[in-house]
Amino acid sequence: MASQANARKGSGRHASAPAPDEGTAMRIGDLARLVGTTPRTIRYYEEIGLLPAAAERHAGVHRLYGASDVERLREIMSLRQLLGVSLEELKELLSAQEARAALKAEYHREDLSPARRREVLAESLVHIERQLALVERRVRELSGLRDELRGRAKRIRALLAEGKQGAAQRRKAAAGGRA
Amino acid sequence: MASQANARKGSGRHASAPAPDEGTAMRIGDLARLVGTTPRTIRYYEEIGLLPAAAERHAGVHRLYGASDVERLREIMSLRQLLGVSLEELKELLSAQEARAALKAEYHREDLSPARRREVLAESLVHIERQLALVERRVRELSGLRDELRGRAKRIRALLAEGKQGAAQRRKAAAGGRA
DNA sequence: TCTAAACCTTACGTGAACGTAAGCTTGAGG
DNA sequence: CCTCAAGCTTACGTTCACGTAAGGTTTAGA
Repeated sequence: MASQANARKGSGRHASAPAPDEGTAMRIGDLARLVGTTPRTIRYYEEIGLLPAAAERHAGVHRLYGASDVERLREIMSLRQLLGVSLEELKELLSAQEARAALKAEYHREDLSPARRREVLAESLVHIERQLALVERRVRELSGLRDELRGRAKRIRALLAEGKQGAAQRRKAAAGGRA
Repeated sequence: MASQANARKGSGRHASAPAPDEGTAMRIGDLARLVGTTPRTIRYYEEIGLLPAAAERHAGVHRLYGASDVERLREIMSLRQLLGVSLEELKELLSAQEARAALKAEYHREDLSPARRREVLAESLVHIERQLALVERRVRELSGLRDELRGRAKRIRALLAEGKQGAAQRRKAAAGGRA
């Protein structure tokens, strides 16, 4: 019922196209398999606004995705895993990127004042740098942890090497080493 | 950080001492404030076996913690945040460390065969290296992300700089730059 | 045209990681 | 010794991030 005025199946263009014009159109199951998740998760992300909800999709019609959606979803899952943030925080972080995508389109139009163009770029830069700061902090912290662990490993290896060639009493000299 | 053989407290020794001999004994609320969490969380961690449950504590008696507990809890929260693992996974990861702590005690006894000593050390090394591998992978992934973001920022800054000194048409020449 | 797999919506269920409330007990300080 | 803030146990509540099931619809393909 209600098949609407959508009879234009001639070539491409069904409801809910993946993007203005992106080659490969896949369904939710394919996308899920591709990025290693489930349809439910993808729908959930859409539901909470983490993934954009193809505007022109009538109730019941299958969702369609393109290459950019794959990329986006991959990025989401990667960021989530790496930064360990909640989906809500991630959404905020990426709203930046969404805006950037929109602005990117705007940016590439020929009729755009240089001033506006600069505005768009500047805003993008702010967003990226915010993400960057987050990531860099994280890298620093993790590097610290890594170095600590390396130190411990090194100390143990030293003890092992020392023990190997006799000198069991030598240990007292090198006291303080935490096992 | 080992406080070594401290002067025995005059009349210390209530149930649930923080450790065989650790100076500062604090209650759960203090510990919570110190590491930035809540008593409930600490009890929960104990409940699921992530924090050791002072063996000799009779029902109803207040929990007491020492410096090593602070350290332990800090490490837990840090690892959890940095590695983004579940408490269950973390528990496994740390069971290693727990064992190490136990073995450390054993290790420092004078009467211990060099062979056994080497065993203890080797096992410790395995555990540490497992953690290390995890952390290093994480660092690599995050570094990749960081570099990607840096690249994007750089490109945008280049566009901004270019736009700044006139030449609005120059853009066409440097086409392909993703906003 | 017909079929069956994949998808749709809606809604309730679940595990992890705590939050919160109630009623009672402990223990540090006056 | 008394008090009362802080703790204790028990138990139900909550948020997040999906899982799962039911019942109907869409759509690729024979």
